[in-house]
Amino acid sequence: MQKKERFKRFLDYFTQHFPEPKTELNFSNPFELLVAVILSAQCTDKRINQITPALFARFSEPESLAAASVDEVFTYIRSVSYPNNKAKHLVGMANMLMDRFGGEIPATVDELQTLPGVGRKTAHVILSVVYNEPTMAVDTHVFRVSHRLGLAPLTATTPLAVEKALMAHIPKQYVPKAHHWLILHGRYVCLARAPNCKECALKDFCKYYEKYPISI
DNA sequence: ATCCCGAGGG
DNA sequence: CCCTCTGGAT
Repeated sequence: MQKKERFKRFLDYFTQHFPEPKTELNFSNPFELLVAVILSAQCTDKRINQITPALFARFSEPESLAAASVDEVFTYIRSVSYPNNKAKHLVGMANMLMDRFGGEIPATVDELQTLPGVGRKTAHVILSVVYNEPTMAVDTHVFRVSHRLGLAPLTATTPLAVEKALMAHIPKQYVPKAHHWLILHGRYVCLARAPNCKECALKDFCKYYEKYPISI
């Protein structure tokens, strides 16, 4: 199947069945989303949602987080991955928001990436979710599912290469939704270790299913 | 043993 | 390019 047809099948299916996808991270403003996405590295969204209520109650704005000690922030996030690094990043991020951005969340990739703990993936999530900009954040789910469905070539061995492959074929107005669709598919159907191919509506053109047709 | 919406540093 | 950070679920 041609690559153009693969993208059409993917977009048609999810437009039909999941017309309004959104992140599963709980947040009520851009600052909270930024904190949640920084915390979500190598960690499930469910776990992040378990610890953010208390965290957001204590640090509801960049001001309070910037004034906090790394040790105190650590006590709120000790159960997520890399709590030491993330506590340090969160306090540093809040301080830079206050010092250089007037306490507001910047709206460009370059500015976002200057924040401690914010790389290309996190910056793109903020731009996509908060500002509805056509940026494709490539995380572990997007990376894996794109390869399995043949939306990105196997030669695309880095997140940036996968991002470019996706951006070349997804209409701009679909990019923010396509990001969530790839994540939802990876999280609930196209699992890393034991994909639920029986339930998958896209397996007829999936390269992974073609190679491992007896997988669960 | 492997995976989860990665980032920073060498 | 590599390595490290690191807890909880499966």
